[in-house]
Amino acid sequence: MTTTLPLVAAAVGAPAAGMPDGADVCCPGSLCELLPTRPAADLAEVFKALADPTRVRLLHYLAFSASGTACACHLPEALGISQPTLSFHMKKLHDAGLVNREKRGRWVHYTVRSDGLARVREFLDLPADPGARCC
Amino acid sequence: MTTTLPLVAAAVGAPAAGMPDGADVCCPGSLCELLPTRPAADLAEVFKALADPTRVRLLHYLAFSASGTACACHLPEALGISQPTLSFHMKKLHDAGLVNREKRGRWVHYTVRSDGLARVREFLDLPADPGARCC
DNA sequence: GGCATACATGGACGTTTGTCAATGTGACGG
DNA sequence: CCGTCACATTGACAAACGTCCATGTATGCC
Repeated sequence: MTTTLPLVAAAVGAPAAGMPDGADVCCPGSLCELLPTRPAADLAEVFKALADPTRVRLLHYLAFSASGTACACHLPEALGISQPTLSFHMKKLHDAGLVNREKRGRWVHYTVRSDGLARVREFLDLPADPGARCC
Repeated sequence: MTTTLPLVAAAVGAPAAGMPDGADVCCPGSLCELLPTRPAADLAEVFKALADPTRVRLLHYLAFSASGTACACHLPEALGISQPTLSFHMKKLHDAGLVNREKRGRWVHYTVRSDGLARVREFLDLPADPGARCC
Protein backbone atom coordinates (compact mmCIF):
# COMPACT_ATOMS: atom_id res chain seq x y z
CA MET A 1 0.00 0.00 0.00
CA THR A 2 1.06 3.55 -0.44
CA THR A 3 -1.05 5.85 1.69
CA THR A 4 -3.93 4.27 3.53
CA LEU A 5 -3.80 6.56 6.50
CA PRO A 6 -7.15 7.51 7.99
CA LEU A 7 -8.29 10.83 6.66
CA VAL A 8 -10.84 13.32 7.85
CA ALA A 9 -12.80 15.37 5.40
CA ALA A 10 -12.17 19.02 6.04
CA ALA A 11 -14.52 21.47 4.45
CA VAL A 12 -11.71 23.66 3.23
CA GLY A 13 -12.85 26.31 0.86
CA ALA A 14 -16.47 25.32 0.99
CA PRO A 15 -18.61 27.47 -1.33
CA ALA A 16 -19.99 30.35 0.66
CA ALA A 17 -23.63 29.27 0.44
CA GLY A 18 -24.92 30.42 -2.90
CA MET A 19 -21.81 31.93 -4.38
CA PRO A 20 -21.31 31.26 -8.07
CA ASP A 21 -18.16 29.21 -8.24
CA GLY A 22 -15.53 30.01 -10.83
CA ALA A 23 -15.86 33.74 -10.47
CA ASP A 24 -13.52 35.11 -7.83
CA VAL A 25 -12.73 31.76 -6.31
CA CYS A 26 -9.08 31.28 -5.48
CA CYS A 27 -9.09 27.49 -5.65
CA PRO A 28 -12.24 26.17 -7.33
CA GLY A 29 -13.66 23.05 -5.76
CA SER A 30 -10.89 22.49 -3.30
CA LEU A 31 -12.72 20.31 -0.82
CA CYS A 32 -9.70 18.34 0.28
CA GLU A 33 -8.65 15.88 2.87
CA LEU A 34 -6.70 16.96 5.91
CA LEU A 35 -4.38 14.57 7.70
CA PRO A 36 -5.65 14.12 11.29
CA THR A 37 -3.68 15.45 14.21
CA ARG A 38 -2.50 12.12 15.59
CA PRO A 39 -0.74 10.60 12.56
CA ALA A 40 0.66 14.02 11.67
CA ALA A 41 2.19 14.35 15.13
CA ASP A 42 3.58 10.82 15.00
CA LEU A 43 5.21 11.44 11.66
CA ALA A 44 6.60 14.76 12.81
CA GLU A 45 8.12 12.99 15.80
CA VAL A 46 10.08 10.67 13.52
CA PHE A 47 11.15 13.54 11.29
CA LYS A 48 12.32 15.39 14.40
CA ALA A 49 14.61 12.47 15.13
CA LEU A 50 16.08 12.86 11.66
CA ALA A 51 16.31 16.65 11.83
CA ASP A 52 19.90 16.83 13.03
CA PRO A 53 23.14 16.45 11.07
CA THR A 54 24.72 14.28 13.73
CA ARG A 55 21.80 11.87 13.78
CA VAL A 56 21.73 11.72 10.00
CA ARG A 57 25.37 10.69 10.05
CA LEU A 58 24.77 8.19 12.82
CA LEU A 59 21.94 6.50 10.97
CA HIS A 60 23.97 6.44 7.80
CA TYR A 61 26.93 4.97 9.64
CA LEU A 62 24.84 2.24 11.23
CA ALA A 63 23.20 1.34 7.94
CA PHE A 64 26.55 0.87 6.25
CA SER A 65 28.23 -1.00 9.07
CA ALA A 66 28.83 -4.73 8.91
CA SER A 67 25.55 -6.61 9.45
CA GLY A 68 23.83 -3.29 9.94
CA THR A 69 24.85 -3.14 13.55
CA ALA A 70 27.60 -1.30 15.38
CA CYS A 71 28.64 -0.41 18.89
CA ALA A 72 28.87 3.22 19.81
CA CYS A 73 32.28 3.10 21.43
CA HIS A 74 34.28 4.87 18.70
CA LEU A 75 31.59 7.20 17.47
CA PRO A 76 32.12 10.20 19.77
CA GLU A 77 35.71 10.52 18.58
CA ALA A 78 34.77 10.03 14.93
CA LEU A 79 32.00 12.61 15.02
CA GLY A 80 33.75 15.09 17.29
CA ILE A 81 31.13 14.97 20.00
CA SER A 82 31.21 13.95 23.65
CA GLN A 83 29.98 10.61 24.92
CA PRO A 84 26.86 12.02 26.65
CA THR A 85 25.93 13.81 23.45
CA LEU A 86 26.14 10.57 21.50
CA SER A 87 23.97 8.87 24.09
CA PHE A 88 21.49 11.70 23.77
CA HIS A 89 21.27 11.31 20.00
CA MET A 90 21.00 7.54 20.18
CA LYS A 91 18.12 7.85 22.59
CA LYS A 92 16.36 10.11 20.12
CA LEU A 93 16.81 7.64 17.30
CA HIS A 94 15.71 4.78 19.50
CA ASP A 95 12.61 6.55 20.81
CA ALA A 96 11.61 7.36 17.25
CA GLY A 97 11.70 3.66 16.38
CA LEU A 98 14.56 4.07 13.93
CA VAL A 99 17.16 1.91 15.68
CA ASN A 100 17.21 -1.11 17.98
CA ARG A 101 19.29 -1.35 21.17
CA GLU A 102 21.01 -4.59 22.07
CA LYS A 103 23.31 -5.01 25.02
CA ARG A 104 26.27 -7.31 24.36
CA GLY A 105 28.40 -7.62 27.47
CA ARG A 106 29.85 -4.22 28.23
CA TRP A 107 28.88 -2.73 24.90
CA VAL A 108 25.64 -1.63 23.34
CA HIS A 109 25.01 -2.39 19.70
CA TYR A 110 22.62 -0.36 17.61
CA THR A 111 20.80 -1.62 14.54
CA VAL A 112 18.80 0.24 11.92
CA ARG A 113 15.12 -0.66 11.95
CA SER A 114 13.92 -1.13 8.41
CA ASP A 115 10.28 -0.83 9.43
CA GLY A 116 10.97 2.54 10.96
CA LEU A 117 12.51 3.80 7.75
CA ALA A 118 9.70 2.27 5.71
CA ARG A 119 7.08 4.16 7.66
CA VAL A 120 8.69 7.47 6.80
CA ARG A 121 9.32 6.52 3.19
CA GLU A 122 5.68 5.55 2.88
CA PHE A 123 4.53 9.03 3.83
CA LEU A 124 6.94 10.64 1.41
CA ASP A 125 5.30 8.73 -1.42
CA LEU A 126 2.96 11.64 -1.96
CA PRO A 127 1.30 12.28 -5.30
CA ALA A 128 3.62 15.07 -6.34
CA ASP A 129 2.57 14.84 -9.99
CA PRO A 130 -0.93 15.55 -11.31
CA GLY A 131 -3.22 12.57 -11.20
CA ALA A 132 -4.84 10.44 -8.51
CA ARG A 133 -6.03 13.43 -6.54
CA CYS A 134 -8.87 13.58 -4.11
CA CYS A 135 -10.70 16.49 -5.75
CA MET B 1 20.84 5.22 -8.30
CA THR B 2 20.31 4.68 -4.65
CA THR B 3 23.07 6.29 -2.62
CA THR B 4 25.91 7.78 -4.58
CA LEU B 5 26.72 10.49 -2.09
CA PRO B 6 30.40 11.31 -1.65
CA LEU B 7 31.79 9.49 1.32
CA VAL B 8 34.85 10.00 3.42
CA ALA B 9 36.67 7.07 4.90
CA ALA B 10 36.77 7.44 8.65
CA ALA B 11 39.17 5.26 10.54
CA VAL B 12 36.60 4.28 13.13
CA GLY B 13 37.75 1.49 15.36
CA ALA B 14 41.15 1.20 13.82
CA PRO B 15 43.18 -1.62 15.40
CA ALA B 16 45.29 -0.16 18.19
CA ALA B 17 48.63 -0.88 16.53
CA GLY B 18 49.51 -4.44 17.39
CA MET B 19 46.45 -5.52 19.25
CA PRO B 20 45.25 -9.03 18.46
CA ASP B 21 41.84 -8.53 16.88
CA GLY B 22 38.95 -10.76 17.86
CA ALA B 23 39.87 -10.80 21.52
CA ASP B 24 38.29 -7.88 23.36
CA VAL B 25 37.24 -6.01 20.27
CA CYS B 26 33.74 -4.54 20.46
CA CYS B 27 33.13 -4.38 16.72
CA PRO B 28 35.72 -6.36 14.76
CA GLY B 29 36.85 -4.77 11.53
CA SER B 30 34.49 -1.83 11.65
CA LEU B 31 36.31 0.54 9.33
CA CYS B 32 33.25 2.27 8.02
CA GLU B 33 32.27 5.22 5.95
CA LEU B 34 31.09 8.40 7.56
CA LEU B 35 28.74 10.75 5.74
CA PRO B 36 30.51 14.11 5.30
CA THR B 37 29.33 17.17 7.15
CA ARG B 38 27.86 19.03 4.20
CA PRO B 39 25.38 16.50 2.81
CA ALA B 40 24.43 15.52 6.35
CA ALA B 41 23.60 19.13 7.18
CA ASP B 42 21.65 19.54 3.95
CA LEU B 43 19.59 16.47 4.63
CA ALA B 44 18.97 17.51 8.22
CA GLU B 45 17.74 20.85 6.96
CA VAL B 46 15.06 19.15 4.88
CA PHE B 47 14.11 16.86 7.74
CA LYS B 48 13.80 19.93 9.96
CA ALA B 49 11.25 21.30 7.54
CA LEU B 50 9.26 18.10 7.97
CA ALA B 51 9.68 17.95 11.73
CA ASP B 52 6.46 19.71 12.62
CA PRO B 53 2.90 18.35 12.68
CA THR B 54 1.49 21.42 10.99
CA ARG B 55 3.95 21.22 8.11
CA VAL B 56 3.32 17.51 7.71
CA ARG B 57 -0.37 18.25 7.35
CA LEU B 58 0.31 21.11 4.96
CA LEU B 59 2.45 18.99 2.69
CA HIS B 60 -0.09 16.20 2.77
CA TYR B 61 -2.87 18.64 1.97
CA LEU B 62 -1.00 20.11 -0.98
CA ALA B 63 -0.15 16.71 -2.37
CA PHE B 64 -3.76 15.64 -2.36
CA SER B 65 -5.18 18.86 -3.72
CA ALA B 66 -6.40 19.16 -7.27
CA SER B 67 -3.43 19.32 -9.66
CA GLY B 68 -1.14 19.22 -6.65
CA THR B 69 -1.46 22.91 -6.10
CA ALA B 70 -3.50 25.00 -3.70
CA CYS B 71 -3.73 28.52 -2.44
CA ALA B 72 -3.19 29.13 1.23
CA CYS B 73 -6.24 31.29 1.84
CA HIS B 74 -8.37 28.78 3.71
CA LEU B 75 -5.63 26.90 5.47
CA PRO B 76 -5.27 28.98 8.65
CA GLU B 77 -8.89 28.34 9.51
CA ALA B 78 -8.71 24.67 8.64
CA LEU B 79 -5.61 24.07 10.72
CA GLY B 80 -6.49 26.35 13.59
CA ILE B 81 -3.48 28.61 13.18
CA SER B 82 -3.08 32.28 12.41
CA GLN B 83 -2.19 33.63 9.00
CA PRO B 84 1.36 34.69 9.94
CA THR B 85 1.98 31.23 11.35
CA LEU B 86 0.90 29.65 8.09
CA SER B 87 3.21 31.98 6.21
CA PHE B 88 6.02 30.98 8.53
CA HIS B 89 5.49 27.29 7.88
CA MET B 90 5.18 27.75 4.14
CA LYS B 91 8.46 29.63 4.09
CA LYS B 92 10.09 26.69 5.86
CA LEU B 93 8.75 24.22 3.33
CA HIS B 94 9.76 26.48 0.47
CA ASP B 95 13.28 27.09 1.76
CA ALA B 96 13.73 23.34 2.13
CA GLY B 97 12.89 22.85 -1.53
CA LEU B 98 9.75 20.88 -0.79
CA VAL B 99 7.21 23.24 -2.35
CA ASN B 100 7.09 25.80 -5.15
CA ARG B 101 5.63 29.28 -4.81
CA GLU B 102 3.61 30.76 -7.64
CA LYS B 103 1.84 34.07 -7.45
CA ARG B 104 -1.50 34.13 -9.24
CA GLY B 105 -3.07 37.54 -8.96
CA ARG B 106 -3.83 38.20 -5.35
CA TRP B 107 -3.24 34.66 -4.25
CA VAL B 108 -0.20 32.49 -3.83
CA HIS B 109 -0.37 28.90 -4.93
CA TYR B 110 1.90 26.25 -3.50
CA THR B 111 2.90 23.06 -5.26
CA VAL B 112 4.68 19.99 -3.96
CA ARG B 113 8.12 19.48 -5.48
CA SER B 114 8.57 15.85 -6.40
CA ASP B 115 12.33 16.22 -6.66
CA GLY B 116 12.48 17.52 -3.12
CA LEU B 117 10.61 14.50 -1.83
CA ALA B 118 12.73 12.20 -3.96
CA ARG B 119 15.93 13.51 -2.42
CA VAL B 120 14.74 12.60 1.05
CA ARG B 121 13.35 9.26 -0.03
CA GLU B 122 16.67 8.45 -1.61
CA PHE B 123 18.51 8.88 1.65
CA LEU B 124 16.00 6.74 3.50
CA ASP B 125 16.79 3.89 1.14
CA LEU B 126 19.45 2.71 3.56
CA PRO B 127 20.58 -0.92 3.65
CA ALA B 128 18.61 -1.83 6.75
CA ASP B 129 18.96 -5.55 6.08
CA PRO B 130 22.24 -7.49 6.10
CA GLY B 131 23.99 -7.48 2.77
CA ALA B 132 25.68 -4.89 0.56
CA ARG B 133 27.69 -3.45 3.40
CA CYS B 134 30.87 -1.50 3.20
CA CYS B 135 32.84 -3.69 5.60
C1' DG C 1 -7.09 57.60 -5.96
C1' DG C 2 -8.78 54.95 -2.14
C1' DC C 3 -10.09 50.88 0.03
C1' DA C 4 -10.28 45.91 0.83
C1' DT C 5 -7.93 41.52 0.30
C1' DA C 6 -4.00 38.05 0.45
C1' DC C 7 0.24 37.27 1.97
C1' DA C 8 4.97 38.47 4.05
C1' DT C 9 7.80 40.50 7.69
C1' DG C 10 9.39 42.24 12.28
C1' DG C 11 9.18 42.15 17.19
C1' DA C 12 8.19 39.69 21.45
C1' DC C 13 7.80 35.70 24.35
C1' DG C 14 7.52 31.00 26.13
C1' DT C 15 9.12 26.27 24.87
C1' DT C 16 12.13 23.00 23.00
C1' DT C 17 16.68 21.47 21.54
C1' DG C 18 21.73 20.41 21.47
C1' DT C 19 25.75 20.51 24.05
C1' DC C 20 28.94 19.55 27.81
C1' DA C 21 30.78 18.52 32.72
C1' DA C 22 29.74 15.79 36.47
C1' DT C 23 27.77 11.80 38.29
C1' DG C 24 25.28 7.27 38.29
C1' DT C 25 24.82 2.29 36.76
C1' DG C 26 26.34 -2.41 35.11
C1' DA C 27 29.65 -5.43 33.41
C1' DC C 28 34.13 -7.49 33.12
C1' DG C 29 38.94 -8.54 34.92
C1' DG C 30 42.66 -8.91 38.12
C1' DC D 1 36.28 -6.79 45.98
C1' DC D 2 37.93 -3.06 43.94
C1' DG D 3 39.26 -0.66 39.70
C1' DT D 4 38.21 0.09 34.93
C1' DC D 5 35.48 0.47 30.99
C1' DA D 6 31.06 1.46 28.29
C1' DC D 7 27.07 3.74 28.45
C1' DA D 8 23.00 6.37 30.64
C1' DT D 9 21.29 10.24 33.34
C1' DT D 10 21.20 14.79 35.56
C1' DG D 11 21.77 19.72 35.66
C1' DA D 12 22.89 23.92 33.41
C1' DC D 13 22.93 27.06 29.64
C1' DA D 14 22.92 29.16 25.01
C1' DA D 15 20.61 28.74 20.63
C1' DA D 16 16.77 27.71 17.79
C1' DC D 17 11.84 27.08 17.20
C1' DG D 18 6.72 28.02 17.06
C1' DT D 19 3.33 31.18 18.00
C1' DC D 20 0.93 35.48 17.98
C1' DC D 21 0.04 40.72 17.32
C1' DA D 22 1.08 44.56 14.72
C1' DT D 23 2.67 46.32 10.58
C1' DG D 24 4.34 46.32 5.68
C1' DT D 25 3.68 45.23 0.63
C1' DA D 26 1.36 44.14 -3.49
C1' DT D 27 -2.77 43.18 -6.11
C1' DG D 28 -7.57 43.94 -7.60
C1' DC D 29 -11.99 46.39 -7.47
C1' DC D 30 -15.04 50.61 -7.07
